[in-house]
Amino acid sequence: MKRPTIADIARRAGVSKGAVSYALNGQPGVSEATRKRILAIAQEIGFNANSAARALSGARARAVGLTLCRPARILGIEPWFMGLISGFEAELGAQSYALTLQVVATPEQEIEVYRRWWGERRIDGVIVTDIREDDVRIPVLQQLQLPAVVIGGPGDTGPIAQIWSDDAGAITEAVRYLVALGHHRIARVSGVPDLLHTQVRTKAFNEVCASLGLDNVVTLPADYTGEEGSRATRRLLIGGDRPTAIIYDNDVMAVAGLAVAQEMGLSVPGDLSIVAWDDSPLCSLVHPPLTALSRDISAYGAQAARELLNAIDGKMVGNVEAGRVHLTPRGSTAPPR
Amino acid sequence: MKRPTIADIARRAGVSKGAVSYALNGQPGVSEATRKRILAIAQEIGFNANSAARALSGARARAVGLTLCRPARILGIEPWFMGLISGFEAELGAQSYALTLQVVATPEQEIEVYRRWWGERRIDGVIVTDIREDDVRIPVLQQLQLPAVVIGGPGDTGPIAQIWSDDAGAITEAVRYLVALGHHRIARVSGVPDLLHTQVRTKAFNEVCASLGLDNVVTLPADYTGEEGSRATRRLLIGGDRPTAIIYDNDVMAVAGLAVAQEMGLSVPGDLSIVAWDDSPLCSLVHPPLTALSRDISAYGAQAARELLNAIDGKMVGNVEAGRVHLTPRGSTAPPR
DNA sequence: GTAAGTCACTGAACCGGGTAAGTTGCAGCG
DNA sequence: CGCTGCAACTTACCCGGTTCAGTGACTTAC
Repeated sequence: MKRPTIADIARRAGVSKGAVSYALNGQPGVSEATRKRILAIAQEIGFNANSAARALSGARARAVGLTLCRPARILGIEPWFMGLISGFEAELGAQSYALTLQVVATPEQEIEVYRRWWGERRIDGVIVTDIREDDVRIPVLQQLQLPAVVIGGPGDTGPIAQIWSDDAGAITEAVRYLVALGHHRIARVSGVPDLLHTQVRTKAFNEVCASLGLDNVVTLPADYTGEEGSRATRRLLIGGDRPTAIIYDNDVMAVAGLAVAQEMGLSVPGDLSIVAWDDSPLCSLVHPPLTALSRDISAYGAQAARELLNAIDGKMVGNVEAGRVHLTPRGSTAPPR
Repeated sequence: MKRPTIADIARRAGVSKGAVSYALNGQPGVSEATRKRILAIAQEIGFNANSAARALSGARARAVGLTLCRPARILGIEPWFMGLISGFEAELGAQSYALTLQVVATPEQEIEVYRRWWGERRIDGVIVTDIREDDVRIPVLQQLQLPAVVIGGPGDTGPIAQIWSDDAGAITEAVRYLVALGHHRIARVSGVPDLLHTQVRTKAFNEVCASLGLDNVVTLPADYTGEEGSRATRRLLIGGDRPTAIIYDNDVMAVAGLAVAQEMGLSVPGDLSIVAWDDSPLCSLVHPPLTALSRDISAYGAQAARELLNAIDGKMVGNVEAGRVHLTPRGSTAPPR
């Protein structure tokens, strides 16, 4: 089935291709009457502009790219990315931008993908996640002059826009809450230590613990998977002066930690309080439901998409703080016995 | 930064655009020496063919589309889609096809997206999931002559390729296993009843239960969310002759069911055995870990992508059965007390 | 020795939109 | 009445690849 082109519309309307283009794009140069006639014909024959032709004549590809750099087994279960994606979509769909996805294994591969996408003019910009200190992707993006938005931080990304949430404030709130409940031995199972937001959280965690006079404060690094979450939890709980509360850097590890506690015959929240970072349906799914640091991930994604579209339009965007993270107390936290 | 084109390569190599095109695409028409020279130059200046120009001159868009038609809150937590996506990627990435994603709310909206994508020539084919009986999308795909692969079924999709797994065999195996353990009162919490694979499962479940002489067999419909999973589980467990085993149509509902049982003071697997459909890290995350019907979702996705690429190449593909589903027994199933 | 055939390449026409520059026709104005 | 100015178009070229119909040069065959 031959797909209609502006030439088809032009023939039926008895005008030139150029007039049709002006009419469809709301440009001046055609009368209101002609514009209406052309739009009606376009509607009738179900015209959609060939995106390749449009992209070719200097315009935009009307697509943005996102790479996912996590092993498949954790990608599936972590609600974070899907939440982010649905947030992007809400914004991109409204502007009829497409989202192009690629799963990669390493930051180097990710850079390759950016190079290829940009070279192929397949995308107009990218959304970058899992930002690290001195991230190797940043200089490449700058060199390519590829519009981008970084999620996470705040860190040094030069002229590239950043969206970040106040992780330091959030973890401070969580620790204060646990101390108010009467906890003194608080531990933390963190995400990948290289990631910038992990470092921000660790620093803030240590600071607030010090300021509240807590010692025996320990952060075990993990990698967001259930397996490492379990392992870290076991290490924390078999020690002599085991913590009475653990803060996890994601929900998956928190759920895994809960399972380990149950397996060891400890009661949650009686013997152990648990706080998860990033609230998701997962936290309300288990018994007891997990106290969590909540933020609207979808809104976060939508904001990132908005900033990226601005960057693509050449508008300078800077350092934007996303909506607040707040503590949602549920059944997994209580005063220690 | 000006991105290099074949004209740049042609100038540097002292040949015509056409020769460069032949060289880069492995077409005959240039000598080996010239080809090598051209490839070396392309490599050196980091050339990537403009995908828009390529798509415009009759060739492929080298992209396939996937729409996700689930509410955002369930999309995030269900490992199914991400597993599928990483499977697609493995295959598509190898052929340097891109994956374009769109979240939609209804099948009608999904059809609109297909129409637009196809009209814009943005994609060469689509992967269709969540297939229903007399699915409204099928005739549209046929009318558009948009290459497609349907995941799920088997059902009547006319000439459109299908990939399906033996759900009937799987649920039969699960029921036989539970009966062998000594269970007589087995219930099921199903997914959305409209979906074809739900119907296949329900039919097979009823048949095997009848053939084994079980009565009191009940299937409560739900929607894959934790909330409905909990609700259905509660309804099943507060009844007079409550089941000693429940099979859930996805992992999220199974985990929710586990939480409900724990909340009601029932021991799993002592008082209640639980079987989840679709094994995912989630199943091994909780305590006790859930017995599950496992299949390699990623491989399923890869196979679907392969079939779609075949369909795009004009090769007829038919009705393909994916790898087997097998029962993975874990701690959530045991003989009833 | 010349016709035929092959090889390696060139030139130009496409694909389908966007857009700058040129061309009407008509109203307004002095 | 003629000139300017503007709206409402048309024309023609651009984007960057692909592809097909040539075009020499050189080989082979009778």
